[in-house]
Amino acid sequence: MDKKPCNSSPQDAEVRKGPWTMEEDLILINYIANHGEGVWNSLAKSAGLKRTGKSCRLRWLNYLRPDVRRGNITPEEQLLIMELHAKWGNRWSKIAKHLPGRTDNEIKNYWRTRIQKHIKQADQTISQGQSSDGTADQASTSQVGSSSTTALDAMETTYPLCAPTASYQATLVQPPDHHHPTALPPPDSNQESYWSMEDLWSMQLLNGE
DNA sequence: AACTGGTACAACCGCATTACG
DNA sequence: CCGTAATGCGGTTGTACCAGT
Repeated sequence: MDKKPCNSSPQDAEVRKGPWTMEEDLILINYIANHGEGVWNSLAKSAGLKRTGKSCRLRWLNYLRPDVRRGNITPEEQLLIMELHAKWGNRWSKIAKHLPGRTDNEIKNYWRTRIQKHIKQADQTISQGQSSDGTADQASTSQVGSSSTTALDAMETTYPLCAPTASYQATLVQPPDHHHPTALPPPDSNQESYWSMEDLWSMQLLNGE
């Protein structure tokens, strides 16, 4: 399972992976604050990060950027996501462009963990209703295929957008923000990657650009 | 009080596309 | 025009936390 080193140069054999530490975050924030975004590979090297440019880019775009809004997707955003997804399918980055401050990764995760669950439930409801003549499969199949409109339609049938079921609404209106970095208490020493963005940015400012 | 299952999120991987020499 | 490198995108996986038993 060894991945081939895509940015292969024998010397960067030691490339860090896994969760980012506060220190790495600070370095990246600091560097971009001073030099701006650039070629990510060289940025990673210049900043002294033992990360791939790809990893740096992802971390910056999905987490460190100052304009990233995190947690608490509002019902309005939820509706928008569903509308746009019905229109464009899994074009997460395209959808994200219409939700300022939201990242494609966040929207994708949100869709998969919360909305898709309800689609499945809707599918099950339908297949139960239609007994077993095989048509029930079409919703899920078509979702994987060209577009997810059918599945969404099914979902809207079972969970109408304007009148969500109580449990569905609860999910939407009160997204659990447990263990969300921005909502976390001060980090303990073991969890150095859990710092709020406010902390990081104020530290960055203190470090003095 | 301990264990198990489910949920949510962050990060990685591979592929496709675009830009550049 | 071709080859290579960089970037962007979508899918998937790993991990932490919470709730229920």
